Amino acid sequence: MLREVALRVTRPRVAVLSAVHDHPHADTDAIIGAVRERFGQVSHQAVYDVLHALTDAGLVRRIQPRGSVARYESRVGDNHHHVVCRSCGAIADVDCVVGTAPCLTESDDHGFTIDEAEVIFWGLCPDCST
Amino acid sequence: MLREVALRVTRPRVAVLSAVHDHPHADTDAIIGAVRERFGQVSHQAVYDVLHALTDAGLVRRIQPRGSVARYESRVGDNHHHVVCRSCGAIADVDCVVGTAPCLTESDDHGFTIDEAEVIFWGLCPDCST
DNA sequence: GTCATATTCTTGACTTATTCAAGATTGTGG
DNA sequence: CCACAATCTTGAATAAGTCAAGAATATGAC
Repeated sequence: MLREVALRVTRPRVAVLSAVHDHPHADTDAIIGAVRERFGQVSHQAVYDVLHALTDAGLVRRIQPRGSVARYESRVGDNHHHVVCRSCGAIADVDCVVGTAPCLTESDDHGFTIDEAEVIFWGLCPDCST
Repeated sequence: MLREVALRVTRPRVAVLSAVHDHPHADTDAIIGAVRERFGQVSHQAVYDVLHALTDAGLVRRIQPRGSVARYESRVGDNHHHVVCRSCGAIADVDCVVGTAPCLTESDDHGFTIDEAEVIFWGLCPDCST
């Protein structure tokens, strides 16, 4: 996957990429932890750099609901959306609205050239709603 | 407006509320600046506290596109959405999808109780797209 | 109008997430 | 196998926001 996007294959990159695959919606700190557990010492700066590189390359996607730090997921290219729990912050994927015109077309674009519609649903997860 | 939501009327609160009204989508720093310009010295902590209180009371709405710091607007209650410029960060309101079912109903809610759908459109503003 | 009190504000230190920068290391094409 | 650009390490710095203690003040009761 790294070679496909012309990125050099290094231990930190393999480590971060697999950590993101194994822990969807994990934040940077959790990723650093997972990386070190399985691949030994890697600097936090390297993780930040790698996450940026992977995001720019389109191998991972960065999400950041308000009130949360940056989180990453490896499911890319399908423009799926997210449900976030107001109480505990849990995040789940939502397949909705893909290709459904109403959500991707706004009424007045103010002259903006729009290329993405990001949807975040807010509510309570099953555990917190009891 | 403050009394309606049972908040005491203080100089910092009036100052922040009017600053948010006058500068839609401004970040905390800009609000602090606007507040001090028109109402004299107010501590940054007071501005943070007031913004929290106003947000909790529903008098202002907090938005935070990824990569941006917290921003506030006084247009509340209509669940409108936003277009954000990838290049310069400019934000504009979008009236779309209000009450339009497709956007507020996801395909599989994973058991979540959903009460809000937040939509952010990404693209380039008129100035940056040239 | 005055007073008591809970709320709110000020001050200043602190935390956390993230970035910057310089030099050492390393993956890759030739 | 080599050279070099890309990447990583180390360590310091920044920015946004929070915590905490004491001072000030808006409000309801008298």
